[in-house]
Amino acid sequence: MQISEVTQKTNLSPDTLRYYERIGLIPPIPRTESGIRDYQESDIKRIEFIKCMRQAGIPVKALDEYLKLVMEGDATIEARKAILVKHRNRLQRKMNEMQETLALLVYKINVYEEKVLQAEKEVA
Amino acid sequence: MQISEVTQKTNLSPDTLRYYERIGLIPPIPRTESGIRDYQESDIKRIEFIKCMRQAGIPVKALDEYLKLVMEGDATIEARKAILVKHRNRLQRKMNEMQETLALLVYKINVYEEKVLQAEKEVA
DNA sequence: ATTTGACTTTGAGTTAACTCCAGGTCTTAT
DNA sequence: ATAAGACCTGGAGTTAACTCAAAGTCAAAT
Repeated sequence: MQISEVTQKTNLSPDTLRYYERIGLIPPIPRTESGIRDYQESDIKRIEFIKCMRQAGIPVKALDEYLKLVMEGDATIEARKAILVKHRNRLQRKMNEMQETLALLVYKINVYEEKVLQAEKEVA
Repeated sequence: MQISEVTQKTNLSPDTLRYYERIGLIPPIPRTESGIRDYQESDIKRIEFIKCMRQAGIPVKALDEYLKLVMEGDATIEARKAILVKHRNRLQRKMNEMQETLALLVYKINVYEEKVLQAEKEVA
């Protein structure tokens, strides 16, 4: 399948897809005779994984490390697991921080709500 | 209080503090005769607020907008509230995404866990 | 009296992760 | 047969948010 179909399926721009390939995050995609990329389902899966991790803020570099280990086979299982655990912990911490910020936002919005009600009362 | 004390209290670097002031996120801090910044408690509060929001990924630009409205007084309450609501929603959505990613990470880590156990079994 | 260390300014440099551009090729519809 | 539209490459440009460096001032300790 061509790059345009992949952009549809993944919502990543062609530029981003080519960028990921350039930096080695995606393996070199096979080409047709005329040099056009022909993506496989397995590539889509990998891209979906990358997209999911990227949305959560996991850096490209970490994904690159991880995916290179995946390609090296079973000997790297422990190392891979360690990477995932590290980022799971980070993500968990980040979410805790965000939860606090969210609570503060909710609180502040409430305060404004009350202020607006108060102002309306005074006008009435 | 001097900048070094503020860096201690907030864990932000002096460069970051000066940067925030330069771009107007923090009001111009009054100086001593010899030109040294003298922060007040109210500045600390504002900095803590900024830090909290930044940690959750809310862009500097949005904070700048918001804090400028705060300085304009009560007429801007609705607009301020709108900004907070917008970012509360974004934050909530982002956290939902991250929750999914977290679940995937946890799942994958489990798979690795089992693989390791399996390998140990085979060796034994 | 001079050295140390914290502070100042201005402007430039860095990093991550894209994103865009110019110039070229290939396939397909008119 | 040619023009449109999708694709290609290599390299440059962009954006956010810092971060650093150079050159200078000032107060306090030796």
